[in-house]
Formats: sequence, C-alpha cells, structure tokens
Amino acid sequence: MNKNQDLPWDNPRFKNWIAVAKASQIIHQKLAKSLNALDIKVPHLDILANLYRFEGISQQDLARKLLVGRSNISMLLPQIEKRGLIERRPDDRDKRILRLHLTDKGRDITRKALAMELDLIEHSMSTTSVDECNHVGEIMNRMIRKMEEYDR
Amino acid sequence: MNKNQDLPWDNPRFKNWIAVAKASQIIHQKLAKSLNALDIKVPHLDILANLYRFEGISQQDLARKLLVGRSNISMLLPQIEKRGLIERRPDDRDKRILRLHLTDKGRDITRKALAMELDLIEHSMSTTSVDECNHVGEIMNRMIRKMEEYDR
DNA sequence: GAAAATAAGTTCAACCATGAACATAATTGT
DNA sequence: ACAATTATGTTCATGGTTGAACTTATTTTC
Repeated sequence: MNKNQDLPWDNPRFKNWIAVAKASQIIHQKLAKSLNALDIKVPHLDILANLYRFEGISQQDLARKLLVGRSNISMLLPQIEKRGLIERRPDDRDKRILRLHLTDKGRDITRKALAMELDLIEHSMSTTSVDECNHVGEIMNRMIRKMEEYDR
Repeated sequence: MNKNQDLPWDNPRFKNWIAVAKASQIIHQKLAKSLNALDIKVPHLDILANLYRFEGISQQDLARKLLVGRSNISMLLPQIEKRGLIERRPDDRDKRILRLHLTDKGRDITRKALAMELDLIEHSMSTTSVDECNHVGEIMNRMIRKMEEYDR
C-alpha cells in the first residue's frame, strides 16, 4: 500500500537496466546526428554494416540479424540500391533468394560511417577499461540468451 | 587495405557496445509484447511511469526526461487521457503549463505494467549479481554523462 | 511599461516501421 | 508426381515519430 515501498526504481536490476536503456537511446540519437553528414540513417547503416561483414547475405537472414521484419528490409533496400551502395543478385540455386552485395561506393561509405560510430563509442567509453567493457558485453550476451528462450 | 584489419568488431568497446544495443532492442520488443495484455504501448508506459514517480510534472519536463520532442508528448497524451489514465491540470502560476497527474485507474495500470517490466528484467538478469548490475549501471551512467557533453 | 526574446504546448506534413495479405518458389509427405 | 506446407520477398494500410511553424503566455531588456 505504501507507495514508496514498491517503487521498481528501488530494485537494483530495474534501476540499472534503465541506465542501459537510456545510454542506448542517447547513443542512437547521437549516431543519427553524426550520420547526417553522410546522408544516411541509422537503419541504413545497420544494413550496410551487416553486408560489410556478411557479403552475399539474403534479405531474410539480414532481417533476422537485425531483429526486424522482412518488409522493413524490403522497403529500405531500394533506397540504398538507388544510391548505388548495394546490389541485389538472384541466387543461382534458389530463385526466391536475393543475395546482397556492397558496391565499392557502398563499402567506402560504410567504412566512413563505421568510423564515426566507433569514434562515438570510444569517446563515450573512454573512461571504461577494456576489461570492464568485456564484462558488460558478457552480461549483455547472457541477457540476450535468456531472452531468446523467454516466451510469454 | 586488408579488410580484416580494420573491422570495428575487433575493437572491444565497439563489439561489446553492439551487445548492449542488441539486448536493449530485445528487451524493448519483449516488453511491447507483454504490454499488449494491458493494451498499452511502450511509449505510453514511459509516460505513465514518469508520472508515477514525478506527480505533477509538466509536458516539457516529461519530454526532456524521455529524450523525445514536445510534439511526441502532445500527441501521445490525448490517447491515454481519453482512456482515463491521466489528467491534465493547468498550473496556477503559469498559464502555459499543463501539469500531469495519474488517475487511480492510471496508477493501477501503471503498477501492473511496471510489474511486468520488472519480471522481464529480473528474469533476463537472473544470472547477474546485484554487484554486477550496479557496476554495469555505473558504467552506463558514465557514458550518459560523457554523451551529454559530446556535441559534434 | 512596451518591445523583444524566450518558453509551453499544439498542429501538420513528411517520413519510418509494422504486420497482414499476397505472389512466387522450394520442400515435404504420401 | 502432386498436394500441402514452408520459405523468400513485396505491397499496402495503419499507426508512430519528428521537426518546423504557429499560438499563447511569461520574462527580459531598455
């Protein structure tokens, strides 16, 4: 009954998670601002960065990696394709699949954008040691695994 | 020139930050699903939770806390007002300001929604000790402070 | 104390994201 | 071999988010 007894903010896991969410939101917003210089949006970079790492990935696999729907990818790709940053090539074996590739121009923009993101992150984490970063990453990966099982 | 030399994923701060962003995204999505049961969206809960903590806050201050624009709040509030979860009362001193209050019904829904969020977070962090949580929170708060200064 | 600057809130148009329904292609089961 | 199921990608209607322009109220400046 006492309002102050059951504030979730008193719970350490809750309280500290809120800080994670907020940090995440701020970095996202700052990144969006930085990327204006290259005239791309964060979702575009998410796609480009994945193509950079996983050359020839399908749209479906890309959507799964980004945790978004296929329709999202389907609507975003034509935008960056028109700008000549990527190419879609049909798969030889399976005619349903379109395989995605960066063009040289796309690779160039992606490197620049990733450099900006890296700057942002290194700056914001400059007071955090590599050991601490690894520890945080480990905890986050445990959470991700837990949530992938969670279903209710 | 060697593609594999300059992958940002080799950078510990970058790599571990990606895990933070992903965890954040997953929790957000799972929370959205859970809140369907109460027929509210995550942005509604963000507002309700802040009214729960900061009774009588103005729309401007609320927008600042949530890191969104005033227009966002202005469009969201009528939805939850119509459902009878909140009330907007003009300030006595300053006629520009509308002060926001939860109704009893709103407080009830907010408690239920926060309980769901708490469940989600406690479950996903069940393998993380309170000390570890506090450490993560501390690192995130350092990042938040760094980013609030950052401007380029 | 009037003009200018600042602040709170709203509206609107443009842009994004989502999920359902759809078309096409591949796989499975019998 | 062919009907049913599953998988990939697209389209579309709906709803969410944003920033700029606007209105009204307050504060500052001279």
